[in-house]
Amino acid sequence: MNKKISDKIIKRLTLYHCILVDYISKGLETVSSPVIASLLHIDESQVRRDITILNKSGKKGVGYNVIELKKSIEIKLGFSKDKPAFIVGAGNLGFALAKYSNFENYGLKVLALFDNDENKIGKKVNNKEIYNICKIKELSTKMNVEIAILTVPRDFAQGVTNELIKANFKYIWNFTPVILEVPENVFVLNENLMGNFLKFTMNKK
Amino acid sequence: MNKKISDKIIKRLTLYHCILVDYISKGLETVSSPVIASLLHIDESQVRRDITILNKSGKKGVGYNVIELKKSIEIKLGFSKDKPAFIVGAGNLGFALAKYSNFENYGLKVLALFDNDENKIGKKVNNKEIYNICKIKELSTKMNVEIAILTVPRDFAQGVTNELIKANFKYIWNFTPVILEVPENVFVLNENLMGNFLKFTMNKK
DNA sequence: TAGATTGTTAATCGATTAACAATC
DNA sequence: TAGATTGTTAATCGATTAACAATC
Repeated sequence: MNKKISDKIIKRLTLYHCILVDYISKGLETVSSPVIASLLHIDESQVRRDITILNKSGKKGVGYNVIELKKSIEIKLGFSKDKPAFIVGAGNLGFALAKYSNFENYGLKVLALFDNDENKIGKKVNNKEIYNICKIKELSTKMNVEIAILTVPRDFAQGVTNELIKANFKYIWNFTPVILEVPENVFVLNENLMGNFLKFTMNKK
Repeated sequence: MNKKISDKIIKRLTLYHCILVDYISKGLETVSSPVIASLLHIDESQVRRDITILNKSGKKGVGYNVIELKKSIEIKLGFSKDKPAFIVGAGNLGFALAKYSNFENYGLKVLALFDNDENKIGKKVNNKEIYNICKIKELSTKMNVEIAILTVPRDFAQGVTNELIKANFKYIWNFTPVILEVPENVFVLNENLMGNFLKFTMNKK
């Protein structure tokens, strides 16, 4: 089987992918590791090393074909694998993410939203219906969804998470500033926007 | 001067901080490294090691005082240092971030939004006015803002970035899926939500 | 005291970088 | 051919983990 790819490599590969999308839209045919490295302010041998895990080769003296390299990244990272998900919490952030069409390029498909606010239930955002949160187990089972994008207010975070666990969700992408308690077979990704931000303003000067 | 703190440590410290906020609200007085470690599914000696950089000590056999530890993290990471910022792009994500009150707990203060849509200009979101993008240099100078939160559509990303550079912004928190070209003295943080997400669903199973 | 937990050192592990032969 | 860039190895660097004496 495939070796695990480290988180850092995955993150960098998605950034290379952004560059490739841009180069393709500009009609360019190749790109070299020094160019990618300088755009991202990283080391050029790191770029080459990352690319080796794609089992795809470039041309010495020339660089990489942008279309092939883009496709290799998409295959390796499973962009074409459907990842159906529900957004839980139809507030501002939930709405914003529901409308964020870029997710679909990566295979993440938001099928519906959930909330407990009667005024929102039944309405649609970007063609996705907002359901009563109490329906979530029924619908996740029927629609075979095991990814939840959690955007509820902090005080509801753990309570709603408990419902998600009962509904057999396996992945919780946690946009709340709460550390969730979950059983071993459920994975939580703490998005922790401010943590990302602080590491940015703290170290640079 | 203070040694640089690695990005990973900063990120973990913010997660410890979330736990501490929770413990304090529950009226608990101490927390130990094994407890923090198990909540975050990390190694307990890593927690202790991270905490040493705060120059703050726990009690052997007991743990850490939650209030003191929380304060130490806030001091170390500069939560009380004001970080005035503008949101550039008053779309869904821009609106959501403008309403995300949690930022203020970390010292990030969104002072205004900017857009080029005449229908939005002059309106307010969460008490923050939306200005015409052409005013950004004037206002960033007057209000002494050097952080931009970039939430424009992809096709505008580089063009708007060029304006931000002219307006002397130093930090660009980039929520677009575009790799921005900037001079050396401008720092870009690629938020790259999907990159974060993929490293989550790829490796776990 | 006995049990628990810290603080810290040493060992391990993994990621980054430097360097360069191969070759387009 | 000359210049550029890849692919890869070895060296370096930094982060994580294991272990345990000190001590509350």
